[in-house]
Amino acid sequence: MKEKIIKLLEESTALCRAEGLFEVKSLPFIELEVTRDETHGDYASNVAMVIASQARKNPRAIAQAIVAKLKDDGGLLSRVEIAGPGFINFFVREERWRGLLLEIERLQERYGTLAIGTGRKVQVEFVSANPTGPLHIGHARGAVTGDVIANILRASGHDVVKEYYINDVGNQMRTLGRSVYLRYREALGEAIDFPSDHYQGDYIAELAREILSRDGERYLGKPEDEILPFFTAYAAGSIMQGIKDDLAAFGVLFDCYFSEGKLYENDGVMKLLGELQEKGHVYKEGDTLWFRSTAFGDEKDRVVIRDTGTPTYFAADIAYHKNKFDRGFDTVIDVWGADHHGYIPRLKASIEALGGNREALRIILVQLVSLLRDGKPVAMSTRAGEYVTLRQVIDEVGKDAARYNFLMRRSDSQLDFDLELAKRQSNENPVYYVQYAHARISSITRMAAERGMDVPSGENAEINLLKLPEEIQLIKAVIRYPEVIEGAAKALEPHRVTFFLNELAGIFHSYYNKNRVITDDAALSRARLFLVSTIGQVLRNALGVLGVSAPEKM
RNA sequence: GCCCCCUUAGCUCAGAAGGAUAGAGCAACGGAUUCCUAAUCCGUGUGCCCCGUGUUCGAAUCACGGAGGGGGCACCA
Repeated sequence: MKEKIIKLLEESTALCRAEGLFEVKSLPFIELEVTRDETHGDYASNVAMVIASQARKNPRAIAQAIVAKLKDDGGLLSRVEIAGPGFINFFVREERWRGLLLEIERLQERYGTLAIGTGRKVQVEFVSANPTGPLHIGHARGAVTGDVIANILRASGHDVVKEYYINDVGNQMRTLGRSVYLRYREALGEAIDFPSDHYQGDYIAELAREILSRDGERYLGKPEDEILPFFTAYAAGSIMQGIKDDLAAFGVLFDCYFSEGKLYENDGVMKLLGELQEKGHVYKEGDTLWFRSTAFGDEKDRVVIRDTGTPTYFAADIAYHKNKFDRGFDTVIDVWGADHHGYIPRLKASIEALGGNREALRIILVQLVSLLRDGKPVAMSTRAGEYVTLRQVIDEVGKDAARYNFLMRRSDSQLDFDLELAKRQSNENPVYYVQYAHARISSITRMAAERGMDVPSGENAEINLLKLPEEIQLIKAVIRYPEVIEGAAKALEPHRVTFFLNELAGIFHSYYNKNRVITDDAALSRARLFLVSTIGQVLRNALGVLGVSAPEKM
């Protein structure tokens, strides 16, 4: 709908310009916005005012000219008005709105899938928590944000891969293995002075007991160097499996798990640094190798190989992102906790240094979640073993409510998550408001079926009977869904879908309370049944994008 | 000290790429159920859009300066 009007405007302004009604260097990008006030029509455009300021003419006169040249052959509009300082307000014919319901019927679960991303490969990398402990609530927000961004991009036609980067190399992994090993010895009766910089959580001791009951005492008395790799691998594998299970329970499924270790195979990281060296972007200082990231806008150069000869995490990350682009992704999206923002310049610098386009990497920063219990802050630390796990949140608050909760806010705004509140308010959570709308529609459909009335096809429903103001309002709201997906995809903002759902559900609830769908009037009942079934379809589609269920009953 | 994010109603937050009179939910108060699910609906009101200057036909939105809150400034990952 929006596009059609924009097209009309484009043709008309071009025509006016060709006839010399005004002079501009170039025609402006046509903006058309959904009006806030219905007396301003359905859509409004400010083109005339934009042209006017360039051409130094009266905006209303220009608007007048543009309107006169509009060629609405398709009979889309009932009225076009010029208002205020020079807005052009468009009133769409009611039957054109109704007609769009047939699109929903035609496309069903594909309604709201677009082609704007066709042919574009996108990777979304998120969560990527170290396999050193179970996921906690802090990871949950990033998980949902990344998951839904990927879903939205997929809906808009992009070829999307969801990826999890496993940091299975380095000190933390060694510490993990050693933590389990010490607990193992402890379980065998040895008095251990457990180091405070090791992982304290109960799951460590559990893993130790698991190994003990499986393999017995055979690791006792052997040199640490020899058996630590086993403990590390066992712990990481087991924890990673737990993470995957938790994510699955949270509705997050990855297409690809990428191991950091893989980057080191065949000297991959070293070869990459060699490539940077050839291009003159690294230099040596003593035994340390530096990447000249300041040449690409970073505030200081960064170490890539320590004086001990081992590469830094950053070196591996350069290789990782190189690898991503080598896999053919047009756009790479990383979802990070906001505390990593200082890392962006150096990573983008590395992409540019390797001849890539820094804009092809988009970083979504998710502000950290401060966890509260009854209004009081709860400290969280994986190492200290103090945290609320994602699993607990799923069990206590529920997957749907938890996901929806995170999706109601822009990801760059800080968020307090109060456990007690989340539990206590679970019945007032907005997610139920939306789900309830869907359940109600299902209930109507069931009731109709009991009375021998199936949801009619659009052809068999006399949709021109849908002429109440609230019906038109409902139709206008529901058919905006594809535009919402488009906007959310371009801005990478999942919360737009959530707000759309709240609004649509609200309009539906209001309609439901005021009007009956199933009445004695068979024709009207069919029309309304058709209407609400399209609402149900769109609710399902949008909830699906959010990874929230659409129940038939509540 | 430098850098990033945030600041809109009592609270939690939107504000759709500069537009017309600033919006929801929660909380408060009053009402609606013989009828498709009351996890619903209807009504009642509140704003120095953090402050200042600027840009322009027009600013919550853009620029600059400042204030408050959060985060970051590793040869950790």
